[in-house]
Amino acid sequence: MASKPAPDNTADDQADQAELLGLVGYNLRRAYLVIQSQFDERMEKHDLRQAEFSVLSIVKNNPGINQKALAEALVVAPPNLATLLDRLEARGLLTRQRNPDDKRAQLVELTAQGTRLCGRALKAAAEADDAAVDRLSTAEREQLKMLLRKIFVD
Amino acid sequence: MASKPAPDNTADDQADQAELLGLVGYNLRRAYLVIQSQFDERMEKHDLRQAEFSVLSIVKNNPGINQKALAEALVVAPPNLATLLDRLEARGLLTRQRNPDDKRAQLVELTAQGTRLCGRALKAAAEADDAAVDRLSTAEREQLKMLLRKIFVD
DNA sequence: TATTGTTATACTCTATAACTATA
DNA sequence: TATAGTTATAGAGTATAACAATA
Repeated sequence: MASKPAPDNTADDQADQAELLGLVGYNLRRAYLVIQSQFDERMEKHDLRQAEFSVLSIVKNNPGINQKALAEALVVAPPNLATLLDRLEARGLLTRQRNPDDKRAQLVELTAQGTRLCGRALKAAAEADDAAVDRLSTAEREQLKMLLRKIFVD
Repeated sequence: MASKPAPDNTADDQADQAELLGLVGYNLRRAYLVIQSQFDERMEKHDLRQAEFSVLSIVKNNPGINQKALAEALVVAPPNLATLLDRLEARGLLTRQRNPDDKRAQLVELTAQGTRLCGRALKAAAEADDAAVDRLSTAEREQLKMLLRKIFVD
C-alpha cells in the first residue's frame, strides 16, 4: 500500500488519501465537484444554476405541477423553491397560476421562452456530463447511473 | 424517525424526472445528498463536519503536511482551510508549527486527542457509507468507487 | 518578485420559524 | 386544525482581493 518509505512531508508531495478514498462518500463528493464545475461553466451563458435548470426540466415534463410536488421531486425546501421560482418567473421563463380547485396551490408551467431555454440548457447539461465522464465507456456510464440510483432509490 | 412516513399522494402523483435521470450529474447529486445526510447524522456526536473529518484523516496519514498541500489534496481554498484549522486547533485536535526550513509554511499534525477522535470518526464515516450503499453488493461498491475515481482522476 | 498563510468580505446554498390564505 | 406557499433570517460552504511574513 505504501509507495513512499520516507514519512517526510516537509516538501509538498502528493498527500496520501487512501483512507478517504476507501469511502464511497468521499469519491462521490470529489466526482460531484468535477461535474458541477463542468456544468456551471457551460450553463453560465444561459444564466442558469443547477437548481434552476432542474426546475425547468421537471416543470417542462410535468406541466401544471404544484410547488409541493416540485419541492419533493427536487429535494428543495419550500421556502427556497419559492425564491427560485420568483427569479425564473421574473425572467419570463415560467408562470404560476392559482389552482381553481384548491386556491392554496399554484400550478407551475413553462412559458414558450422557458421551454426554448430549457431545450438549449439540456444540450449544455448533456455536454457537461459528457465532458466529465469522458474516461467512461457508454456501458460504464449506464452502470454508474444504475449504481447511483440504487443509493437514492426513487 | 423513518424517512418516508406514508404514501400520502392524494392527488399529486410522482413527478416525471426521466430527463434529469438521464444525466450522470443529477444522479450523482441525488446520491451525494443521501450519503451526506447519513454522514452528518452519524458525525454529529463527534461535532465534525465533512471537511473537518477530511482534514483530520489527511493530516493523520500525512503528519507534518503543510497547508498548501492540504488545501490541494482536499480541493479547499486556502483562506477557508485557514479558518477550518483555526477551529480544529482551538479544539485541541491538531497543532500548527512554523517549518524551521521555510518559516512561511506551517507544519500540521494531529494531537493525541485528534488522533483518537479521527479514529472514532472514521468508524462513523464507514457506518454512514455502509448505510447509504446498503443496496449495493461488495463488488458493486468497489465498481462504483472505481467509476467515480475515473471522473476526478487523482 | 513569488509563495505561504491570513484577514476580511461577499455570494450562494440550505435550513427554520413565523406568517397568509385557503381548506 | 392542517396544508400550500411566502417572507425573513441565519447558518454553512465557497470564492476572491488585499495583506504580512518569508523566500
